[in-house]
Amino acid sequence: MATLNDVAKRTNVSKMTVSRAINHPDQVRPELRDAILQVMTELNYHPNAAARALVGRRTRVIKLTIFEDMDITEPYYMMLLAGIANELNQHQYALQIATRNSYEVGECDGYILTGIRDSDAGWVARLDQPVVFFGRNRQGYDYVDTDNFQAIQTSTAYAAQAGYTYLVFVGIAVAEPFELDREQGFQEYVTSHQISAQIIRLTNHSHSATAYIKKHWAEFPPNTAFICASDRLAIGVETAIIDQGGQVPSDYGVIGFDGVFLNQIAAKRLTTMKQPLEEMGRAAARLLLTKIAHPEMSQASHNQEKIIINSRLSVAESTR
Amino acid sequence: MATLNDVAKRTNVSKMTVSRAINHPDQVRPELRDAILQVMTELNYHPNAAARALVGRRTRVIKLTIFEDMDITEPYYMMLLAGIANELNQHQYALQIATRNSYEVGECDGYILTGIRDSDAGWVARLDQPVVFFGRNRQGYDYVDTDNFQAIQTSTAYAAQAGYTYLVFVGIAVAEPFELDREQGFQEYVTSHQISAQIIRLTNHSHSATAYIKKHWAEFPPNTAFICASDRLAIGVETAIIDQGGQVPSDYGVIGFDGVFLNQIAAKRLTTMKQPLEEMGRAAARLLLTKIAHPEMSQASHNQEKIIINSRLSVAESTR
DNA sequence: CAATTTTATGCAATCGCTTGCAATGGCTAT
DNA sequence: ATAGCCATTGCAAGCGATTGCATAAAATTG
Repeated sequence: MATLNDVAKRTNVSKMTVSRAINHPDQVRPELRDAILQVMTELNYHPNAAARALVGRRTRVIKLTIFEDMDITEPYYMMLLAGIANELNQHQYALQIATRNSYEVGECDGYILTGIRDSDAGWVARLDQPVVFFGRNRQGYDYVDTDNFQAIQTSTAYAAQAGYTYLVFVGIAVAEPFELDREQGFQEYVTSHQISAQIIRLTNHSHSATAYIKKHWAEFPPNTAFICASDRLAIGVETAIIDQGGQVPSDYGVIGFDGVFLNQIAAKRLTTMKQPLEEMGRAAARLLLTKIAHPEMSQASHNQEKIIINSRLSVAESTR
Repeated sequence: MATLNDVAKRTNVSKMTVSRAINHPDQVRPELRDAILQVMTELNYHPNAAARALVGRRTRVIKLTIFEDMDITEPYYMMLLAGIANELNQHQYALQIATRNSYEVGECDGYILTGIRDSDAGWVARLDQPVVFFGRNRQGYDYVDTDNFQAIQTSTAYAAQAGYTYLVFVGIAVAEPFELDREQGFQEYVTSHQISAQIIRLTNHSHSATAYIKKHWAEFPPNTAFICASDRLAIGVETAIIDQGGQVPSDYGVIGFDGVFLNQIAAKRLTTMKQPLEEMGRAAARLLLTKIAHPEMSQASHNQEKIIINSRLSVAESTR
């Protein structure tokens, strides 16, 4: 592996000049700089990341920490990951994946955190680098999220206007901000519009939705719409309806949330609130890189940065 | 941040002794070593990865390279990733995600490659570190894979024994080893058992399967079983059958491949060839770490290491 | 044209850690 | 008792890059 010195000797300059040719190109005479760059490619020179990290105290590595008790195999995370990776790569940063028990392995310049529970607050507070959350948090950290409250209101309104007269919110049984916002958005809408409705809370698996809906089938008369907190739940609901002989979308409507590719493989392609996950991932990465580049900014003002990217209702075959 | 020196001063030894207490514990007097470890936790000391990497020429980072033209949001990759991450973390290695255009960002001790096409051979050959493939390859690199040939023969045999008399292989239109093995496994089975059959090749999307099956519905009499090369395709096939009024599983059988959670959300839970992706990911990680630890091994013998982990047929509601 | 600023380049120190060799002391072996 | 051998520990060098300061050359100025 070629080093700075190798390039320097071959060019008859000190390694300093070579270093500058890379990091401060304007401080080096143009023709000399070109000659140096030439030699660098000839020698297939690549700066040693470890040496740079050592002297510069920056690793050019960002860690995405997905906490273990979340299901890492959700397509949701994969899309997020794709967005983050793309944005970081553009800025010559590498992406590292970590879980709670591996967070100590290797150093980094900043963290993107997702799936964090309130009980992890202490752990987060101990992190020594800038942090951006994916999803709202109660501890005042910067975050990127979608407007869950507004999103559910939009889909609820859509269901109501489509003429469904009984609305069911199928939520996820966790007391996290994203879920509370969604429940509240639903609740306020049906209350203020005097619509008959109910709220169900389940674990986030399609089969639990299928089982529940089948068991309580009598409660759901024709003209019911199910507003679900995830595409997984929505698909489970749809399966139950079809199994019970219900007609989708004429008698029963189903709306999902997330907009991962799951919505495409439902028996009736799913109407869903589509989170722009790729874009949200990019936004999170950009915000974090900004914080790293301007540490004074986050210190001084100390006000929470919130980036809200709106979801969009994608209408398909599961609603009329 | 505490350094080796800080710990050394506090313990009244040279930093060398501290270093040894970490890396060669047996070379340090036990009581002294305990005292040092004590101080290390007191000071919340963590060895600086950059410094170690610089002097030791090992980064403790493994790169997982998923090539871009593959759909990174496949749950398939996410499960693989989970397996790799878990295994690496146990060995104090960090996992970095890279794509073709970001492979130069940051250094690493080894690569796990997946989704590589033959045309990328040149790129792979230029890598300066040990490589393990996920999936068979024609270039002689070590790899971890499932036995695709055998797997398809198993599911084909299962379909035949279940009494389906017309068998359709729904494959993916790429000339990659995994696909060719599956087609061949199918072909040989139906030929040697004199079963009427056909092979279809599609892009790996459920909707393309749905469209194709619907369009050619007349070709598929009752008692047909579809052996698919992915769960995505299988779900698309199932949707088409139901749309056409076909009965699953009594008249039509559907078998998937992969065993990602998709199989759970099909209208009829999918019978599928379940790849133990988590375990395969772990195996790939272990193999790579072994190669890193024993460079002489891979050099000297120079024979290709193949780890084959068998898939298992998981029978559910889409076959009788 | 001498004085001063600007532009280009080099020197030396340093980041935190590990490797090779030397030094110390206690203990065994003749 | 003297040589020899472990077991422990320290010293110095160096991994490959960057930062601050110094220096030389070139350009600007009154």
